[in-house]
Amino acid sequence: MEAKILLQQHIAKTASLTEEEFNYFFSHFKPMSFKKGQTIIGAGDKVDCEYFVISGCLKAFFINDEIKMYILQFAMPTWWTSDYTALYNQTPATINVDCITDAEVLCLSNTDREKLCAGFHQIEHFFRWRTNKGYIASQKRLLSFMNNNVKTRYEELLILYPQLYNLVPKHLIAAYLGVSRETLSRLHNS
Amino acid sequence: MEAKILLQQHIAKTASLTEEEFNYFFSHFKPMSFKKGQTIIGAGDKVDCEYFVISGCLKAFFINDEIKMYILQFAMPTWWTSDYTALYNQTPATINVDCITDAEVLCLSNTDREKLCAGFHQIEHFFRWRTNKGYIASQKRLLSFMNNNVKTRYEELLILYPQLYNLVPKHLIAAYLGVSRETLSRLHNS
DNA sequence: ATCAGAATGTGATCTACATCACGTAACCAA
DNA sequence: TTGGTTACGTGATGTAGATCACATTCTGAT
Repeated sequence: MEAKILLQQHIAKTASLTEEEFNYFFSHFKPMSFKKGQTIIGAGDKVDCEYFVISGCLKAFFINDEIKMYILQFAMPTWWTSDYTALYNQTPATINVDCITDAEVLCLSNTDREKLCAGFHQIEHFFRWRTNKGYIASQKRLLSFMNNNVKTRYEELLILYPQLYNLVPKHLIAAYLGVSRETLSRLHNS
Repeated sequence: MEAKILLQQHIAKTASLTEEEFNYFFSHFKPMSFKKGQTIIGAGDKVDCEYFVISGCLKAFFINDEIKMYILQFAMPTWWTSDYTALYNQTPATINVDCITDAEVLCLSNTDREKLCAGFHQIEHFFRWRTNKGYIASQKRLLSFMNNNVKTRYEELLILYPQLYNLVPKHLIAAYLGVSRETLSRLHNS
């Protein structure tokens, strides 16, 4: 099974689990399929799970005043996503997650993650490492926001995710960069 | 000893260690004192440690083109700071850390942290939780950057750290907000 | 094949904030 | 006390990017 192997390879980079331990770990993940445009987490929802992407592309985004959208993350295969603030604090979602393309994900509940972390030191190690990577990436993006103009951030993005340019509409790239779609469009020519 | 109790209370919120375990944990921290203005990590340095603040106030910042400074974090008592990118990837520092006031810190090496995490599940749990908190805060700040104007970000900052207003010079607050000191000054009146 | 609604491009104008320039006040060290 | 550095305020002007407006192309559903 494709999904199982993808997850196994993903965690093997950081944690060593026996075949048996991994099977137990994997048994807590629920496979789910979504169509392009479907909502996985909507603002106001109770958030119980985080999602490991097997195929397709998701976006995690915030909507301001029902008007402006800011994308926090594009989630591609082997990426994790959720509204972590809502998930950890057990508060209603303020972040939305939906599907840019058809997508398959593995869903892991907060309760199960904590149970697995408590039961297996190596799993706790994996999740520490994963969150650490996310923290470092988030700091880097914050710095880029403060330090760079839109053009530079755009070029950084294309280097970081070359696939994205043809995969997602430009106005979503603009929403990730925190810029209007018009300004992004004008960057092409200049 | 003040520092020991502060650290003990700090980690007790998340992890349960026996007295003996905690003593062993604590034995890996090296107490250090710094004077106002002293540099703890300078750009280009090899970074071996992270720092737990006991007293005083540090800043972690990036300098662009030897001109502009952007503050990633003010570190107050019970906060942790370092250049985590450099620390985890064993690359030269790009972030500086120095002292806004006289400060006492506890220094923990990367090697010792990893040793302690590997040896004690509860310690690994603590560091996962801590990084998770940092990640959530960093995401929140990124969103605020994209979504809010300077005035709103300034008001958020004053709510988050009320002490800061009288503790640190205004141009450092401007550097945290990613705004010129002139603009920050003008916000007072409007 | 057709039509409606997205997605994209592009001009004209507006605005928040940066930058430059200068003055004054506060804080030190000799 | 004095002189030098740092902090802070404030006016004048410049500019990146937002917003508004409209045209064009693409796409997907019937």
